[in-house]
Amino acid sequence: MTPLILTFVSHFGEMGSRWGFNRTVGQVYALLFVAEHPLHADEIAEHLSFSRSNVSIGLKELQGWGLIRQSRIPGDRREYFSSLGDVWQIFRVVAAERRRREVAPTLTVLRESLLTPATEPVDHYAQERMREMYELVDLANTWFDDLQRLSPESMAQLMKMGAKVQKLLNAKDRLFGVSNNSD
Amino acid sequence: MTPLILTFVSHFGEMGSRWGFNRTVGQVYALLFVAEHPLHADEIAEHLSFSRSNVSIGLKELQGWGLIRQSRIPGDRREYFSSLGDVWQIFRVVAAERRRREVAPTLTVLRESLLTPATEPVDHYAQERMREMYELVDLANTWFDDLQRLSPESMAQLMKMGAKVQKLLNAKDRLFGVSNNSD
DNA sequence: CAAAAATTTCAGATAATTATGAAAACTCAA
DNA sequence: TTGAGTTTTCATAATTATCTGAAATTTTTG
Repeated sequence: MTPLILTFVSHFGEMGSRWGFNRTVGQVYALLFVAEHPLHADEIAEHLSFSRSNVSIGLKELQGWGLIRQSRIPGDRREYFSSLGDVWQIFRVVAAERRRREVAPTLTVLRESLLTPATEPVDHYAQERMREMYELVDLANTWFDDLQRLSPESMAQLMKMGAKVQKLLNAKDRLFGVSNNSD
Repeated sequence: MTPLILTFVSHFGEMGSRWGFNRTVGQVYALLFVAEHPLHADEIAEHLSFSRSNVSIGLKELQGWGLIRQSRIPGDRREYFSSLGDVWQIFRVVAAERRRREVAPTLTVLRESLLTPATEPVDHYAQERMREMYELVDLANTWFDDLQRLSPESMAQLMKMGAKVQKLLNAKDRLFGVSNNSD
């Protein structure tokens, strides 16, 4: 590995834990991301100085995320792995997976808590707070789910517009009448 | 603690690691979030069966996130703690802090890697990939930074519109001419 | 300023996570 | 069916993160 790639791979290892996976997974993914051709597990283990079994578990986890593809080379028994090619697709996959792992369980707990009859007086206030949280998290979650259906081009257009979307919202209100609902 | 609150608090403890902080911090925050009145550290430690020192460190971390407020009660020496009141503000703080901790360091590494002269042939492909990643992450990061400046009302309006923002973008193109730039 | 009350620090204990290597289990060609 | 090549599993070792209690520090009040 060149110093440039080593820096990149090491950083992904360190950041891994913040991004929901461990050092091995982060480094394996980083290596595949910048690799021009698919790699097999032994190559990965050697480049990163990880045990073969550790790499195997890491690859399995990355498959769980849907971030890597397997491929074969004729006449070679080994399995080859590569990153998804399109960064927009990677972005989509990561966002969807993190919502599934980080947000969805919380929404479930909140929903159930709100359906539980409040017996104690303190529960009434607590449920009120939980309802506020539920409504906001649910709204944001649904929004992201909607957005990920946009094409990369539309997403990029929207993002580049930034806070100027505000003007567009105002223009919309003038043109079509004020309406917050989702129809 | 009532069963309802216990469920909520426990869940935040479990999810904590996914959200960038540990069990103690998650539970302390959850408890403060649903508490009608500010609590002092000993109350928190007792409710959660944590050591006093553990609670102290947890509270310090929450202050680092900017998620809690301190207050005093006249005639009482102890420090009281409470959650921010507005869920939109909490959302903003968490989003900003996570961008600072998770995204900013990666952007820095990518920026530096892209400025490094590529010596080896493999570096050229790697830098190309890093550039794709940099551009997307930077765009998304700047976008979030812009959005958080919108009022909660505008944010809610935008979110409720969901993917229908697409139509608005199309309408904008027709009305004002096609333009992707941010001016 | 001194003492009481409250908070913070930190070394060591505990717990949880992650990595390894040996063995088991596949896979495929002959 | 055999056996060489490859991958996966899993018990346990190594590492890392977390929690505690005692002591040190800070704050407040008389």
